[in-house]
Amino acid sequence: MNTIDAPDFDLRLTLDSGQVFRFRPHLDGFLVNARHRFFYVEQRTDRLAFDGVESDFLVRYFRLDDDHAAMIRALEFDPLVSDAARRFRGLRIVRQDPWECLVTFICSSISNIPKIRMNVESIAASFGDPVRLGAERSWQFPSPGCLDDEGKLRAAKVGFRAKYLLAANERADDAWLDGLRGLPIESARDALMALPGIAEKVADCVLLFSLDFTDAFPVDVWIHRIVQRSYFRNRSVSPARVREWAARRFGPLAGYAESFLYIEARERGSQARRASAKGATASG
DNA sequence: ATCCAGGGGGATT
DNA sequence: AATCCCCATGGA
Repeated sequence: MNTIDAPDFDLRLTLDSGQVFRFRPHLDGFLVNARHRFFYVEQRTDRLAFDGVESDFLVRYFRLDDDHAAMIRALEFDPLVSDAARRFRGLRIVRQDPWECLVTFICSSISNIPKIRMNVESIAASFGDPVRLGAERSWQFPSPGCLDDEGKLRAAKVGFRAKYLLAANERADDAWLDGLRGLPIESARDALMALPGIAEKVADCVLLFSLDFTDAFPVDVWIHRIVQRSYFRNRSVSPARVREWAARRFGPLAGYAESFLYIEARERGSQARRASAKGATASG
């Protein structure tokens, strides 16, 4: 098995942060699907051991060429983000395949992580070619143009999103998506939002997780909550205003700020749930 | 402005 | 075991 340097990188944290959905624990690491690739990767302190993939791909995919330490230093002006960045050091933004990311986040609207995982696995299984790594078997993610069967999409339990996936399949391809990289973020976002089933939040996820717009700041319910509470004295602010606020405050690091705030908010949420469950059985 | 499309999972009753 | 609530798009 080959290895590469991966300083300031936490594999489990990154895979588990709601950016990617096609991976599963295996041996001491993970089996990961990324478009047509199917590979094994395992963290050994400051290195990654891997099989079934090129090291160049891993560097690009996990953005190991980003200067993580410099990014964390640049966020020090914000105590909340900076504290989360210290506690969750090594959480990276991934650089996914844009088409797979687009399909995944169309599935994500008004849904949740376990269901999104089930949707994309099911789509890969019914539209994708088989792929194997040693004895392990999986399916490649289908290419643009292949998601042309509404019945099979419905069978993947995507529900009302089936028609959005059909439209994306008609109107998006690899070249068009790659072409968005060179645009100003507003233009790229507008281009994605011209597709049905894609509003601001989903567009920002595609921009951040696949098209190198590290200034994108997807506002989901967790981000919305923690930003309102921590920066707007708990006053209600629209998602659009939260997005604009983040762009001004964090600039090109907004995406990284969001990743740290997101897992901070998730952790607080699960703590709050545990506390209230405990409080219900105790005296209060 | 409100409701619903479709659906799994967790919490609550 | 049945029933709410969550999720954050678009159309009626």
